[in-house]
Amino acid sequence: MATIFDVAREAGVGIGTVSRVLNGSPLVSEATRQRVEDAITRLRYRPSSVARAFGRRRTERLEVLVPHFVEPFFFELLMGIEDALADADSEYSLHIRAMTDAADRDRVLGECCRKNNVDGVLVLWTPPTEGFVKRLERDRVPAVLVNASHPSLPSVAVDHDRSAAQAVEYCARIGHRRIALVDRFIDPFGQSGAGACQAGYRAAMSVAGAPVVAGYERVVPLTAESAAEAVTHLLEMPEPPTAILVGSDVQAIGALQAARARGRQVPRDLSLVAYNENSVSRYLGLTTIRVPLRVLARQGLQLLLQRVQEPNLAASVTYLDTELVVRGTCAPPRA
Amino acid sequence: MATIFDVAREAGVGIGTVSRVLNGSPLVSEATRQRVEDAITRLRYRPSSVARAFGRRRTERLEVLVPHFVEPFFFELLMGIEDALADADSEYSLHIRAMTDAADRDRVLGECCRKNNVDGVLVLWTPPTEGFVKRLERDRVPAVLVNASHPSLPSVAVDHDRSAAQAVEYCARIGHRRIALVDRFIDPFGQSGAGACQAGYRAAMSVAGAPVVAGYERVVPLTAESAAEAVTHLLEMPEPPTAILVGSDVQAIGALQAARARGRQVPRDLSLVAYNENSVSRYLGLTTIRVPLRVLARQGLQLLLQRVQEPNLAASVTYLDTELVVRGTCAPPRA
DNA sequence: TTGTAGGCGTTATCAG
DNA sequence: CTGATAACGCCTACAA
Repeated sequence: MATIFDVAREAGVGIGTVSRVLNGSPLVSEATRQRVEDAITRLRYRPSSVARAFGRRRTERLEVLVPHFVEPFFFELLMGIEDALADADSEYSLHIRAMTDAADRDRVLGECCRKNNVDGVLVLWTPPTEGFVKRLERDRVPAVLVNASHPSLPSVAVDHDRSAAQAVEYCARIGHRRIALVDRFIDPFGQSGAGACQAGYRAAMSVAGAPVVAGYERVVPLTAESAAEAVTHLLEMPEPPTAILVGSDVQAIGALQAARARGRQVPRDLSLVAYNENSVSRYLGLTTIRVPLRVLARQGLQLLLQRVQEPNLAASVTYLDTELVVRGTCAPPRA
Repeated sequence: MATIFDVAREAGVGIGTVSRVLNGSPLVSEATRQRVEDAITRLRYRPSSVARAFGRRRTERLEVLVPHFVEPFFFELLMGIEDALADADSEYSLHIRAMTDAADRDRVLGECCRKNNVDGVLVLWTPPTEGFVKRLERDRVPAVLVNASHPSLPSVAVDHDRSAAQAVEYCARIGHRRIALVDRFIDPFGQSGAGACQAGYRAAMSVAGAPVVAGYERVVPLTAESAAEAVTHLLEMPEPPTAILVGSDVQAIGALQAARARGRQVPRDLSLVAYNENSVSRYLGLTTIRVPLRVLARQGLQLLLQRVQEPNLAASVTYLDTELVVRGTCAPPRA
């Protein structure tokens, strides 16, 4: 394998010049640059990324933290990440860590950057713990959140409240007034706390002049089972909802199963709006709030790369728009 | 950050000794090892993985090549990969590249290892092209195939023929004789060639004494649409099959849609056996051939790590067993 | 605008 | 068993 020395010799210059050419420095005359580049092609030289990382005192590695429930749409996220890496044609490679539950989350956040040295961390769909944030700050490891937020960390996210509002507005427009919410906790591992879409749901209900009946808001753990149970409860109410907004795709499946189990036909007897796009929702023909997964991940990674280069940027928050995809699970309520 | 020199000074030894301790060499006396390890904890020393890679003349990076259709089960594969990395507690990080179609496959295979230096390549669900194999051999880059095969490359795979046989046997056992096959080409990007399960299907049909009716074998492109079309054709035959084995999960969805569109109820009018396990098949309650995705990926990566260390191992082929998961899409044929 | 020299933190190779 | 020392291939001053 040719090294930078070979190229320098071949081009009749010093290695410093070759290095400058390699890194696109303006401090090289056009003629010299040309000669160096010729030498590079002639020798089929390619710089060693490891030696580069070593010299730059970087690792050229990023860590990606994902909760397990992203499984149905993780591929899209990954494509977004690869998009961003390709854009920047960087040599970064990835350490991907999944978190199965709250205990595992704590373990993974605790180990993050410890064993493996990384230049930055991308946290997907998971509110970071305080200890984790502190440690990142102490160790000067830049991090970016995707679809999560923290006061001192930059993030790219969809506005869950606005998305919920989109769904409620749509249901109201086609005639529903008894609209319920089956939501997940903001923290995907959480067993309590506010729902991810709750505020938006309330606001939109109030705008639509629809009453938020007691018991219509059900914030439950992020599993199909919990959602199924919640829907069952809703359907057993004296005044059951005619439409339900479900805050995650995993829960949407549970909701469908529960409706089916109670003999309700969707959308004839019950309208459903689901969340995210994946093979299930597409196959099932769910009316859905589409989250721009690929773009979300891409922008998150771009932001991270930026901060790897300039660690002192202020924490920014970017919101991306969701889109309501109308398919077959909503219909006007029956008189 | 403490370096190996600091540790050596602290422990009163040479850096060579520290390095030996770090790498678990037996050539260190117990007493010395202890002193070094104490120094390490005292100094909170952690070796720089980049410097390690540099010194070892490795990149500690692997490239993972995936066809786009693995999307529904990619997360499982990734978990298997991470399992293997954790087992070996290696510092390897990943470059993941998706291939959307045949042209993209050629591009990706062509670029593989070129831009990014990697220690090895894991190829998932994609038969490699000859040129690709040649280049890997020339550049001495070890590669392992997962669910694909090539005479000169090691691989870990499920035996599609045996899996198909499992499905056929099951259908025959519950009384079917008119059993058809909707299969994908061995090459997921292919538009022709043999089907992945075709041989097994034929063999099992012959064992079961069931006739392979002309037109019962339909090897079609790996899309829901193609599969739907194939099923429609099958259902329009004068003697339509009573059971269909579908060679991939993507195609299974198309098959279900086609059956639904032709007014056939599954499993009352038509039995279906699908392939792979994912959220769709679980939700839909498909009777399915379960492929041990996580184990497959894990063993593939283990094999790759082995070959990174000892590049001269002979190419081996390992087969893993599939399992027939009986759920709700098969029933005895109606008299 | 260019060349030179020093440094980065390991591993590996030798003597001892 | 152990310690010294030479790579490893690049980046980055600094000097010219």
